[in-house]
Amino acid sequence: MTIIATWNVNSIRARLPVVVDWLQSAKPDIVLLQEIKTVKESFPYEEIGDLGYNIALVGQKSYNGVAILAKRPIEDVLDHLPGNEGDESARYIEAVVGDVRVASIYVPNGQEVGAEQYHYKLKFLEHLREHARTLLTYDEAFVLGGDYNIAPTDEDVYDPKLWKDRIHCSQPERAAIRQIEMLGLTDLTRALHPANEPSGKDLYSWWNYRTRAWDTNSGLRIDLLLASPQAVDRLEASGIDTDPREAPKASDHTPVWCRLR
DNA sequence: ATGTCCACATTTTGTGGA
Repeated sequence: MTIIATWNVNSIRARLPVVVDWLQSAKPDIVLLQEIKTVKESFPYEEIGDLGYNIALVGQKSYNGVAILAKRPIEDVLDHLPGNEGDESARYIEAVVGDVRVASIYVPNGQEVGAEQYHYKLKFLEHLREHARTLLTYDEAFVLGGDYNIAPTDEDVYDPKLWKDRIHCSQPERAAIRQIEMLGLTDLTRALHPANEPSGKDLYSWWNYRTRAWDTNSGLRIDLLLASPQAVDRLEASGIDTDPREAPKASDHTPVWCRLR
């Protein structure tokens, strides 16, 4: 049994107490972190290592940064997204842990539709799709987890009319996610919690600090676990744990998890 | 346009990013 979670922590150092609490209570086997916002030298190796986790990370000063925490050994680490070599921002780490391959991905935010960063976001997603196509040829269980910065459908948005065609919800962004899914990857949250079932209603992973969106559950579901067929065959449970979003000094994102047999 | 939270530098406030 393997619990895999993805979580944009918005600075690992600012979030350390919340992260430590959650690791102790949820006891995930593999955690995919985004926006650790630090370099290796300042990562809290001791505090997290003491909880029994191995750590692999790609760091960056101030911005971005992704990590993999795992109770089992972390092997065959890849520190960048193939095809995206010219990009120095720390947005991708992939590795093999036991019998599953995982990636922790921080897709560019995009700022606003049409911006330079928006086109960079769509280009990143093209590279991700091509890499997913390659990974599928391995015929193995893998989970690509991360902050995709895209709400795949209107069902993933608290107010679709307000967000129509805006960043996170624009048609080209949604098409990019669909094109990755159409290769044969499954959104593990929706797989067990369809939007038309009670457990699939108001299922969000991010709430804007600026609008105090948490207070009214005005969220978006932009953190995803996209899995290969071999991983889907092992899927036992999935969900979004909102407890850490309730904590003092919370991240604006909360952990999204799955359990594979 | 606004709101809040983070890192960092030139700090005891400003700037950029989300």
